[in-house]
Amino acid sequence: MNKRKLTAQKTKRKLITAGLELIKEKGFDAINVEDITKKAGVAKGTFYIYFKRKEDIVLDISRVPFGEIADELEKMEGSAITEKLRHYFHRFMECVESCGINVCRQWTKDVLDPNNVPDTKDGRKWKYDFEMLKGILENAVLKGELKSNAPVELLTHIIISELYGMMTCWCMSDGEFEPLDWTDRFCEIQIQPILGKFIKNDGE
Amino acid sequence: MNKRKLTAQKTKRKLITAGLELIKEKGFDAINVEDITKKAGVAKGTFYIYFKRKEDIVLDISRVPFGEIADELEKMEGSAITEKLRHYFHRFMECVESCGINVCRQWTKDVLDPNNVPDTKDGRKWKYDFEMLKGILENAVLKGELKSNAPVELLTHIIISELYGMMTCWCMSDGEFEPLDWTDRFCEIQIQPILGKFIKNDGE
DNA sequence: AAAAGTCATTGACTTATGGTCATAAATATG
DNA sequence: CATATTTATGACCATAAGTCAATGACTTTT
Repeated sequence: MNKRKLTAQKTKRKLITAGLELIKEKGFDAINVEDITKKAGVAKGTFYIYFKRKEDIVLDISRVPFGEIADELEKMEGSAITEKLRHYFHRFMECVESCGINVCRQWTKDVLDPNNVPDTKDGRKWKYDFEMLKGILENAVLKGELKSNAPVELLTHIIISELYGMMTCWCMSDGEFEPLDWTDRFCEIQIQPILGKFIKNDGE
Repeated sequence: MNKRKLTAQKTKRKLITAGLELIKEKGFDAINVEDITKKAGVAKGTFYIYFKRKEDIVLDISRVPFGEIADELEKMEGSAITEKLRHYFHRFMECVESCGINVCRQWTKDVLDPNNVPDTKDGRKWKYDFEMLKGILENAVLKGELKSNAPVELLTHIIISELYGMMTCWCMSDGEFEPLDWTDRFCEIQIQPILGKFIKNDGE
């Protein structure tokens, strides 16, 4: 890799780091693009080389922690479906916590914004989460863990709704509860009952 | 009531109506305050007599449909807890649908916005929904419908998360599914299993 | 019924900031 | 070393949110 690309990469990273810190501390709306560039030690215009809109930086900020989850799940190939889901919930909320409430708030807003770039793997948006989870459930059906009449689409919807809802509620409650505590109790009450009647017990 | 207050009320209603139509059609970010006032036939400054910020009109827009749910639930005093929840889910999503995707998007954004007025009954925000639902569950415990060891707070969280998550997902999916179809199936799969082990069967 | 007072309304103005772009600096290429 | 390419700059522009002194319609007081 040549020097140019390297400095470019470095600049982008500086912006993301500065942005993360500022948003975490003050909230997305309370800072402007120049605040970010100043903190990163570059000129305002530089921001727009790396991000099309002010909002776009949030996706990149969140990509770092959230991006790892999918990889981890792939490595759990052998585990039971309930274990996978537990892991997914747990890690998702761990990322939520590490990003902090202000980043999550803005991230949710971005995800809802129709002007955003179309759903992509990179965007870490609705569709991608949905497809990944659906894949996990479908796989469980194929492997015979779940009954073949399990309504995979519906279950995916329910679980994703729960996940996003948990994050939204955490943001709304202004961080009133510990995300991770709740997650474990959520899983306990939710996963088993919801999947319950679709889990194969014996050689049925 | 004197003529002055009457025209004032009328003006506000004109703004809300104009705002609803415009946001429904074009989305909140795509219109500006002057678009609303022009459509309502008043001057721009008038908007700020009735709303402190551009965003504030969305709360008033959504207050109309959503406000009715609480009243309806009070009238269901005698019904079973599962019936009440089913009604709540159903009506909530009915309101979501009638408000339209653009209003819901912005409403969710507003609810997440830390600059918003503190949670109030009028605000129709997190806390209010939470307390209402919690009340319903607590009542069910008192009446002996639910076991006394039912984790009311946690169950409330789960259900609210699900509700808000469902709306968020609908917005994210760009209205891909019929909210009401899904709601019924959600209820079917969710309410019974989640509450299941806390519902008293007999004279236990 | 005239004067004084109240309050909704107005729209020109201020201000803030997201985003653009011509220019310059740094680096690569031959 | 000359030319080409990429990255960085910051003055500038456009837009729109939000303010406010002035207005006049309506109400109350004397």
